Order: sequence, then C-alpha cells, then structure tokens
Amino acid sequence: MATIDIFVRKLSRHDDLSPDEIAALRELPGELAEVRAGQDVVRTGQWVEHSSLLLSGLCGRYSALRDGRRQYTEINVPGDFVDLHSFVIKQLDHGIVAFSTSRFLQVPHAALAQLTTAYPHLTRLLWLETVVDAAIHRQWLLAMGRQDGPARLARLICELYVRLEAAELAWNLRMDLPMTQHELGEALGFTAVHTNRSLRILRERQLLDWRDQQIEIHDWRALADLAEFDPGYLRLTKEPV
Amino acid sequence: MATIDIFVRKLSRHDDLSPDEIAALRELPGELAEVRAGQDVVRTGQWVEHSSLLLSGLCGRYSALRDGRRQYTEINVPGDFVDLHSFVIKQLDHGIVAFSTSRFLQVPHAALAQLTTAYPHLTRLLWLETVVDAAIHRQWLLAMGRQDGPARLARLICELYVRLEAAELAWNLRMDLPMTQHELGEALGFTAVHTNRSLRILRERQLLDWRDQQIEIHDWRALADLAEFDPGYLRLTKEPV
DNA sequence: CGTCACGTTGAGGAAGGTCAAGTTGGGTGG
DNA sequence: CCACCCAACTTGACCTTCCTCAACGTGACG
Repeated sequence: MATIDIFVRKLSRHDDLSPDEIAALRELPGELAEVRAGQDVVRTGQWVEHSSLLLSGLCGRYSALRDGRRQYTEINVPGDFVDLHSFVIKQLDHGIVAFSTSRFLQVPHAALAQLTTAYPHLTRLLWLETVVDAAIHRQWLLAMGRQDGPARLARLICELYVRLEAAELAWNLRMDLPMTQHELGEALGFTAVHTNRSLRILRERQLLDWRDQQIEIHDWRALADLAEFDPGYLRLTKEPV
Repeated sequence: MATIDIFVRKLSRHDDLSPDEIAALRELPGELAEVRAGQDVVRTGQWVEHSSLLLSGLCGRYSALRDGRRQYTEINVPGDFVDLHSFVIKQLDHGIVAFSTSRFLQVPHAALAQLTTAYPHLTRLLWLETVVDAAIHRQWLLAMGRQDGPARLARLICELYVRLEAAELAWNLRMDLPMTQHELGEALGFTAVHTNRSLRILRERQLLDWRDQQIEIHDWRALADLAEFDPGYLRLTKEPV
C-alpha cells in the first residue's frame, strides 16, 4: 500500500532500510480512515486492535480531569503513528482528537506482530518512534515545570515547525497550525486568555506572526534562544539502530 | 545472574514468561555498579553502551535549563530499567541521578540486541516498559498543567506508593522516600518553599504524615481522590502482549 | 560547640487564572 | 445582498497561586 511510504521515508531518516524491510512495510495491510476536525480518533480507555498512521491533518493526545479540564500531551503531525504504543498497551490511557480533518492508515496489531517477529531491526525502529514520543513528553515537562508563558509557547512552536519541516509540510519559517488559542492553551497548561497574552508578547518582540491559523516565524534564532530549544531529542538525524 | 530476577518478576506481572525466556534473561551478561547518593548515574548527552537495571535505591531522570533549574521527569524504583530507552536512542537526552545510594546491573546493548532478535515476545515486554515510562510522563503532564500544589503532590505520592508496593518495598501505607523537599519540588515544578506548603496542607487535612523521609499515608481514599489518581496507566495487572 | 544542610514560616511581588465586555470575520438564512 | 449569529480573538480589572527573599529552627556531624 503506497500510503505507507510516508512512514518508510520517516524511518529512512533514522537508519537505512533494506529492500526486504521496505517491501515488508509496503505489504502491511491497513484500512484508510478519515476523522473530521474536532472528532475523536480514539477515546480514552478504548481497546484498540490496530495502530493509526497519520497521513494528513493534525491531531493531539490528551488526558483530562473529572471536571473536563484537558491537557494535551503531544501534537502529532503526518508521518506519526499516533497510537503505535497501543501495540504493546492495548487499552489507551488517553484520547486522541483531530484538530483538522485527518486521514489515517489503520494497521492491525496482528500484522505488526508478524512484522516485528520477522524483522528485529524494523522492530527497533518502531520502538524508537515510541521512545521519541517519550522524549517529547520530557521536553514538555521541562517547559511546563520551569518556563514561563512566552518561552513555553516559543518552545512548542519551535518543536512543531521542526517536525512539520521534516515532514515537508512547512518551509521558509511558515507553517499552518489549525489549532485555536484555546487548544494551544490546553497543550501549554494555560488558559486561552493567557495563551493570547503570551502570543502577543512574542508578536511584540517581532519573533513571529500569527494570522488565520498560519504562523510565520520572523526570527528563528531569537525564538529558539528564548525557548532554549534544541531539536536533538527529536532524533531527526541518521542514527543506526 | 540472579540479580536480574527482580526484573523477571516485574515482567511476569505483565505476562507469563516461558522457561526459555526466563533462561535467556538469566543468561544476560551484566556488570554490577553502585552509585552514591547525589551522584549522576548517566549525564545528559552521554552515549551509553549498556542499559542499567536498578536493583536497589531510588533515582530520578531530569532535564535542566541553561541557568541550572532542574525538572525531574520520572522517579525510578528498584526493578526499573532506568535507561532502557537508550537501547534504541544511544545518546541520552537527559540525566539520571541517584537520590539514595543505588545498585545497578548494567546490561550491554549488544546482549539486548541478541535477546530481542531471538525472542519477539520478550521484546514486546521490554518495549512495554518504555511505553509505561511515556504513560507516566503523560500523567505528570496532566498534573503539571492542570492540578494545583496539594493535588499534584498527592498524585506523585500515590504513584510512588503504588510502584513501591508493587516492587514489595512498601506496605501498610508507609514508604521511605529518600528525597529532600527541594528535590520533590524539582519533580513537581515547584520551589522547595511551595513544596513545603503543599505538604503542610496534606498534613493538616490528615491525609498523610512525612517525617525523616518516611511517608505514612493516613487516608488513601481521600488522597487518591484529591489527586484524581487511577493506577491503570502503570499497567501493574496481567495483560498478555 | 560550631557548621551546615534541611525544614519551616512570614511578607511582599510576579505570573497566571477568572470574569466580563467588546471586536472580528466567516457562515447562514431571509 | 444583507442581517444576523456564533466561534474565536482581544483586552481590561481583579483575584489566586506560586515565587522570591529572608529569617529562624533543628538535628547530624566533625
């Protein structure tokens, strides 16, 4: 199935794949699915039998408190297996929602089990994907625990830009970000009001502009410096596993 | 090597291991190491060639900002492979420090590579361990983003108690917690002063007591309720992988 | 018996939340 | 085509949470 090529390209950035491995990935069965903006891809507590590769769109993982207050824990961009970890934890401990209408390739866990039994090197690359998710969580924890509004927002924007650029969905320091300021706040641990004020500060410092859910970064160096952003944790470089 | 039995028992709680698998784990090579309280087990950015299984003691993973402010992202208890994820990401993006003097079994990545090539089911169990780390990070993110001092502290204490109890290192709602309030604050995103005040509130509400780095929980139900703590994400129950 | 790390408490300030009002712009129905 | 509506953005005023700074208490240890 050709749609998985987006994932083949992503894995190839980490390590060279053998022709056999590429063929095995292409032979993975999977169904296409579409989720409308604002709808849940997976609900909290749901038992899943397949993992979803995001082909297009943008979505986010979240946990929530009893009163409904929500905290996003990661934003996913095309090329991400949004719930690959469900391959080893069948019951999801969080929900996943589509920020914009998203298309997925749903790969049955049984097929992943076969693949990982036959291809240990591919298994390590899949494992790596879930480990990078954890590294992203750790960066968010550092930001939430120790950085103030503008720095935290700057860090999130840096991360998203670098990931979208790697996925060839952003360039020239511009990107689409189909999230409301309320949702952005739910990712940063802020209210919508405070998100707006942090954004305003970044705008006033001429670091970026935000209009119609499109972001234009004016001064990458200064933005990354404010955020203390270092993309190393995203593992976007070649690194044999 | 008998020391790895602590890990065999932990994996067995998730899923039954075959005699072959147990034998393979026991045949893993590894060197014993000891790290004094306050010393780093692994430094940020270090390239590692082995993963360390914590046999005794308590340690924590942290990231830091330029000015030295530190944020812990996980506390590790005996039975945890503190840097198993380094098996697929050789260069650690964070540091690990020993809160109390800790003993480790250092297993070479080459041995883990052989093991995972030969035993796909064991591989999924190891993978699960790293996925649970990510689930812990997500719970911390929820707490940091949306819960106030007392609730956040209560949640951390609930998590640590449940994990220590599972490791048979705590019982009767008592546990040793060899961390200073300053370090506890670095785990919660607080200053030492605010940690002290949150602790005081929990004490005044008669939820727990803290003395000489020993915690006694007086009202588990109320503590877990305040924290909105649900241990499901720790995957302490049997769940075939 | 002094020192030092850790815990505790108070006072004042800054960051972020809450509430409320107004603006903007796209979509819809008359 | 226009009037209306609604969601999202923006801003102000006030309040709570948490931080900063500072002082003091306490116990282990040389």
